[in-house]
Amino acid sequence: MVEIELSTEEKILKAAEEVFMRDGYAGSRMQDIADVAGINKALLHYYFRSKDKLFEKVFDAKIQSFFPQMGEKFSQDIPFVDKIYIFIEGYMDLLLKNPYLPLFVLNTVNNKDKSAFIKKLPIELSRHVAQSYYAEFKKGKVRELNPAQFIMSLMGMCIFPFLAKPILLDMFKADNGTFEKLMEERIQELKLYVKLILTP
Amino acid sequence: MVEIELSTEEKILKAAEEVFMRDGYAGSRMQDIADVAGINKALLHYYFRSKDKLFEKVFDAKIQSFFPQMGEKFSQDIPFVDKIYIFIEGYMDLLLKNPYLPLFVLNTVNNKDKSAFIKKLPIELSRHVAQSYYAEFKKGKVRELNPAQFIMSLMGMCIFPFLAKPILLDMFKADNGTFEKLMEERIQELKLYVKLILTP
DNA sequence: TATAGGTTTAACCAAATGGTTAAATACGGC
DNA sequence: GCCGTATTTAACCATTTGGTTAAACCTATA
Repeated sequence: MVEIELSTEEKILKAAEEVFMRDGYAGSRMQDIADVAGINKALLHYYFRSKDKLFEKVFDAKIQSFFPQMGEKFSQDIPFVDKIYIFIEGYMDLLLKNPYLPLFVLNTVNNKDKSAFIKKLPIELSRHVAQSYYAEFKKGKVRELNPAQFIMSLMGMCIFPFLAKPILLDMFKADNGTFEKLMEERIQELKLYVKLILTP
Repeated sequence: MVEIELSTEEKILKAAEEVFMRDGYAGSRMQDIADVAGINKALLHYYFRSKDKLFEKVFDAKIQSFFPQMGEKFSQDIPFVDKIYIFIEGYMDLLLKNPYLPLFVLNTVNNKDKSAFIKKLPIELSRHVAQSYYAEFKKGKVRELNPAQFIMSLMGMCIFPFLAKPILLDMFKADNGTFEKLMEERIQELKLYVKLILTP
């Protein structure tokens, strides 16, 4: 493992991500971020002007690193069920690498001062899914259902365990390793559920 | 509509609930709560000593008003699928009356200073579900699956739209009324999914 | 090596925030 | 009506917090 010295700007973004994810916007302190980054607090303002601006940069970076990877997978010409399988696998893998992202995004979107951030989310993804569904439904390959409801269910099933992680760790007296194993198993279980729901 | 004058203590709890739910613990201000309650800020400390104590009282009250209603329904002697139907109906109805509760609870449980609050949650409910499932599985009445995974899925499907409500309102250009109708429809859709998943 | 420009720091500041206090007010029992 | 107790208030306090500033410190380059 080679230690590469990050630039000050990168150190700040990395630290800010860690602190904002853990403590939320209101709960985060600029001094905390500076401490985690190992730099002087004034540098935060030198590079990013304000807490708000820094938060937005962190949010944008996280969104960019997360969602684009999902979109492209959906344009392939394969059966709808297989697209959903690929979605589940890809999404769960991304979540395993970013377990705190769901709460972070949902909090931002529910924050009265940050509702404009909703526009940064890739809502067109769900339209792709719906289109994809109808094309296949016309051919009688999938059961009749409301695709909007289906997408909500799919996302809820994927995301929920990550939101409730502290509860689950307590319930199962589990550690991070056990949790990850549970999520790996979950991929197969969700694929089964989806098959049962979609098969006409 | 008769206007009943609440006691100061009740006014505080009502206001605190509103503000904590909307702004989260760290984002809430004691002065805000006092303003919403229409009283002097010192009264918050007179009745509840500190922000932490007030928050805990609000949390306890919310939990008490929410979960006990779910538990009792599960002890009846009816088929497992029907128990789940009742759960979905009851849970979704409660969520419609408390749309911000899920984010509130999940944030509390993920808050580094409030992890002890996990113990206040009724984790035994999920054990009831699991027991109930196995009793029925032995009789060959339900498909083989992991009940823990199933419960996570069920809760995720119910809760997710409420967490993502601002996103959905934006996506569908909808208002609160439309959202409620969508959730009423959702009850039927989820019952269908559950039937498809559980039927052997 | 002098110097100009970007970078880093300690010290500082004003506003906000949770919490306290002492005085004022309301109120029930005599 | 008087008095003791509980309630309410305005003013206050110490600390925390986001943000600023002026000086120190590189570092490249002419």
